[in-house]
Amino acid sequence: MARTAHGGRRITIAHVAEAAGVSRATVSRVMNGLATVDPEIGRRVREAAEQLNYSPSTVARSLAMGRTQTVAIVVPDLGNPMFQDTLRGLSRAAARAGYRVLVADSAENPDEEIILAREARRRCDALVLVSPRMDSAVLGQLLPELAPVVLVNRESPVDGVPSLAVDYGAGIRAIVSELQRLGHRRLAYLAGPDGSYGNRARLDALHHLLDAESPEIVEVPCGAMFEDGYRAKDAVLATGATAAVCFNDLVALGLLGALHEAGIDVPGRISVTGFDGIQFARFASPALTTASVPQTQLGEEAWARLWSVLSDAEPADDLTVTPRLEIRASVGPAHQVHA
Amino acid sequence: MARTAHGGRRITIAHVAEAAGVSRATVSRVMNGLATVDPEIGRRVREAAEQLNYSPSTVARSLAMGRTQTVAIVVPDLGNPMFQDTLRGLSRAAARAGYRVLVADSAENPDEEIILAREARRRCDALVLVSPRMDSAVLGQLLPELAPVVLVNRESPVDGVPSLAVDYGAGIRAIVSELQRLGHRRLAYLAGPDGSYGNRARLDALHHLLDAESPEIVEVPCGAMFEDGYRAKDAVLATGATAAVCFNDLVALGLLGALHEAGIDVPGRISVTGFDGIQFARFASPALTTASVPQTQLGEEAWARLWSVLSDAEPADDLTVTPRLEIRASVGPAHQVHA
DNA sequence: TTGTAGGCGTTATCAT
DNA sequence: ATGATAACGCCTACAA
Repeated sequence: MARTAHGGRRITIAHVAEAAGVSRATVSRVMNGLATVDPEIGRRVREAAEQLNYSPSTVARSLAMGRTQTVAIVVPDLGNPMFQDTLRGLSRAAARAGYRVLVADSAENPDEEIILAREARRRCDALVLVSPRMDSAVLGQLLPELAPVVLVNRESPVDGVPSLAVDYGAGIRAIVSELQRLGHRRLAYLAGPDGSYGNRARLDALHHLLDAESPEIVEVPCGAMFEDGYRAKDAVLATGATAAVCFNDLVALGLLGALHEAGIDVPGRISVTGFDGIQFARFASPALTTASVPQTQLGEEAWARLWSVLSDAEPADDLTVTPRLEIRASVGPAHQVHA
Repeated sequence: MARTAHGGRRITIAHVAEAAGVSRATVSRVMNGLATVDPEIGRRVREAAEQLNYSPSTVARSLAMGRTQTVAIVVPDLGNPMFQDTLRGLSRAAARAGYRVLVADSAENPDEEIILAREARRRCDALVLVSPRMDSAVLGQLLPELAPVVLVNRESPVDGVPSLAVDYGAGIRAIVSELQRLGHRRLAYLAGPDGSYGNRARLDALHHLLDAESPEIVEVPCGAMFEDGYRAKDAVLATGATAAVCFNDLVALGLLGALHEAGIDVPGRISVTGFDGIQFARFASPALTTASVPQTQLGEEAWARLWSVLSDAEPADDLTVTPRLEIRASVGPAHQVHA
């Protein structure tokens, strides 16, 4: 006989059955509101359950039913407002359907992400993967074994995997177009991390500005965090650009902070733009112009995709959201370059 | 025979056992690196497992072993940077021990929190509860049935429940003391939500400033979010205070934004302070003076508490962290009141 | 309508 | 060192 290391004895369906003088099957039916159960018996069972403070074991139930009512999400960094919004959207949408969310953060390590994704997926019924840095080929190999899975913030390199993409190019073009309208002829692009899908997409857009009137782009290596933007100040000023197009809002806020400390007027001396539309962008001083991505909505849509697979309903279409340009005080007319 | 609704047939330990020509027990031993297994057999088993791409069912394993290797965290709002930091600290610390984290957010609804906490706890081995608004009496009733549980950001109303508290009073006193030093005689306190433990603690501290030289405090009802601070601008100015002590950083950033838009100089005309020390405080313009709380560390400490219970090791002591005053550009000397 | 019993995939005890 | 086999706690097809 297996004596497992449970401390106190848990109250099981058997106890309730005995107390109510019925079989376990009947208790199960009552607890799940199934079939037609004699009202009197139902009452007795519920009473016994209440009395004993019984609650079914989700683990045993998961084993018997073959599903956990849980989905996982893997993100590079739980400290990033963007991923937080995705998580929140996912969590609330899933909760409405009685599902819970397991989180895993890879500490920005794409290799770790592979392991985490596999592991997280095995514990759950489905997976949301936010992995902007993972190599496309690797991702293509990995995805099939993770199904059901939905990819957020990038397109899937393989068929059959729902993805919620962001049209980073459109966002960048909207930003550049506005800056161009304001007379900017030379822009600094504060680049995101190497290997980032989103950074690649932004760069592609910047390199394909077909308009002959398009401003010149000077690329400044930077990163994806506050500190990266903060440290990039001198490099940005050295470019002689009249506007800084930042990889994301965090970088832009960092840059704004550094410029502010240096007493450099924004947008008088230099305009600054971000990307993502995090909550804080609006409350920066000056308020940050950005291309806003509805990450919370993406989290909700991710749930919708998973749900349609889990309930084998009509598969929802892939979605590519176009960022919305939010023009705020951090951009203004280009100042005269005194070169 | 029960025919459950599993789609494709999962590869189980039995398949591996058959393929390797051994018993399931042996496969189990090999997979868990247990006991002394004949090296040759071990090799054969691993090979078969590899071949079949076998991975053990965590659910079945949980049922057999009586633990899930998962802990839950319940927070009022996953969108709040403070709770995100706690989550991140918890998640990374737990991950190091091979545990995963299940999240639940109550959408700021304390009643919902009770249900969520119970439900989340049942799915996991332990629980972290961040519930600043729950009534103490209710909390006291609830906690015993949730054990093992650790409370974050407030003290436990009952014995035996580890808690990680924040000395909000000390933080407030440090802030007020600094403002007093700068010559402020009249402060506006932008109050947090009614019923919030942290707000109560701050108010208590404000009402017990014993120093005869202490500034006068004018309470302004506000809230806990950006928007609340943003909207409070006029009310704050109407108090005639030379400094605004905000419930938290979000409120302070909102207020800063409104003041900036209104062209009101900070700290020239009015000083502003926050609380919590969220990342963004540093990068606001002007950089926000705040009482910094190491939420990420609290998340890690929460894990440590849970772990010591789960591994019945020495129970760690309760912890009360003292916020660290971060003086930044948002405070300055009191201006002359022209009343 | 209710009960019986087998199975979900592991782990762990007890023989061998 | 390995193999049967009984739990773990629940669900469900089938019989009554």
